[in-house]
Amino acid sequence: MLLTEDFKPKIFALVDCNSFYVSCERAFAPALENRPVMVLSNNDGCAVSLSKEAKALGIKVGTPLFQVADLVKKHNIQVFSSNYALYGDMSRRVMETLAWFSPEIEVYSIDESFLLFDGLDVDLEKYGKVIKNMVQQHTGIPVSVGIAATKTLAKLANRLAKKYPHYDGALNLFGEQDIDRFLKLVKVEDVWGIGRRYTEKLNLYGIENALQLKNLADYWVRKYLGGIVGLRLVEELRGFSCISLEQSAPKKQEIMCGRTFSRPVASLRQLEEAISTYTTRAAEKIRAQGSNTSLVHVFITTNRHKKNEPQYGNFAVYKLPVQTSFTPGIIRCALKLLRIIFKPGYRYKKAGVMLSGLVPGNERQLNLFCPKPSAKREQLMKAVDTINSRWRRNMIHLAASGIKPRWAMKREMLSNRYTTDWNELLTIQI
DNA sequence: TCTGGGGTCCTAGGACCC
DNA sequence: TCTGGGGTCCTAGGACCC
Repeated sequence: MLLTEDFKPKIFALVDCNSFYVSCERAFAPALENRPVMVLSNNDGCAVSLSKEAKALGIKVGTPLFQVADLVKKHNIQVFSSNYALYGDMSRRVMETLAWFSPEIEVYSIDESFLLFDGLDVDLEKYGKVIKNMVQQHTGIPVSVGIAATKTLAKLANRLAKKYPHYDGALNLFGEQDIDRFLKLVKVEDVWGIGRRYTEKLNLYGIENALQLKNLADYWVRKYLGGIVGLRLVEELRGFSCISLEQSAPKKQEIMCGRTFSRPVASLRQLEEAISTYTTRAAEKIRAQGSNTSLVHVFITTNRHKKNEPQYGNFAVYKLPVQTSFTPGIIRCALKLLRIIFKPGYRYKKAGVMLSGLVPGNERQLNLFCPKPSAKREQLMKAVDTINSRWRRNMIHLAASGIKPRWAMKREMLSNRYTTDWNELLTIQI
């Protein structure tokens, strides 16, 4: 048995926003209620959030827009580009409300949080419904609540609460005597930690639902489901908590910034602009967590979906003599790498930068043969970050990133930034 | 025409050391 | 005749998450 710390049972809740991006759009456009709505990924590429009406039409998350163009027209599906400024701010508001209900909260992703209810003397199911109603009232975002003795079971309860309307958005499995009858209702592919590959493998052996998964022998799980990872997952289904609440996010060990272009890019000049832009973002991110980078990776690739076009992709890595977070220095290095891997004559579709070997700012290893990192540069970066966060991203940026790039993200169906921009507030006509 | 972006953890195997 | 054992570090690859 894999047990953490002690035997005292814990009570986890998972609060998850329903079709989060779609719900954010609906919160400011009530006419979208009860209608099929869809929010797209970057470059208006794939569906990433669907209302239940859109799902009912057979559209799945991840489907490219062009493949469902007919459906969109026929059913007048409301389509939006992703509006991260809006979703990010709405997420913050939801999490603020959730923090009222437990001092111990883990913001797990933009639209879900785990809460710990240990020592709470209340009717858990009712408490879940109060949470649901409060978030709805404060933010206009519908959520579902799942409560159980482990994170994996809370996830599962949440899924059932979403799926079956008679639970009214909250289901408590903590203290439930016959948990097996709930496990039976959930397919293996819907269990947290079981992806496409494991589903195929499990189905092959006739394992179809969470109950069968729970009852598998440990040696089998170890052998076929990634060793200790799978075992932890199954123990969680059995009610033994193996995954604890992480209240403070650990620092990232690597930071990536890469994008597909809105249109293919052939010129080195434009790739340089893109790489400079992505490097700037990545450097901002490492400074935000107080890190310096030791390795700079750059990659470029053509469009692999175009079978009839010549394909090329490559990457290069450079180890910096002294760890740094100084944007111009990292850009210089990234551009050198780009020029090494760039081959003319291809239509590139994606490029990116990764910074890894991140170390905390105060643990920098100095190099005898390099000049000491200057305090002036650090102050400069600090000033730039402050200005950009006070006004808007890229208020100040390097000319190397280009002024009005032709490869910039396509976002043709963008809604307003209702909550973060004075010029885009909701207006109502009476 | 048109197919997202950004992460984590674990394991196996090889190189190398004493 | 007989061919060690135990450890660390690094990398690549596979799986997963939202």
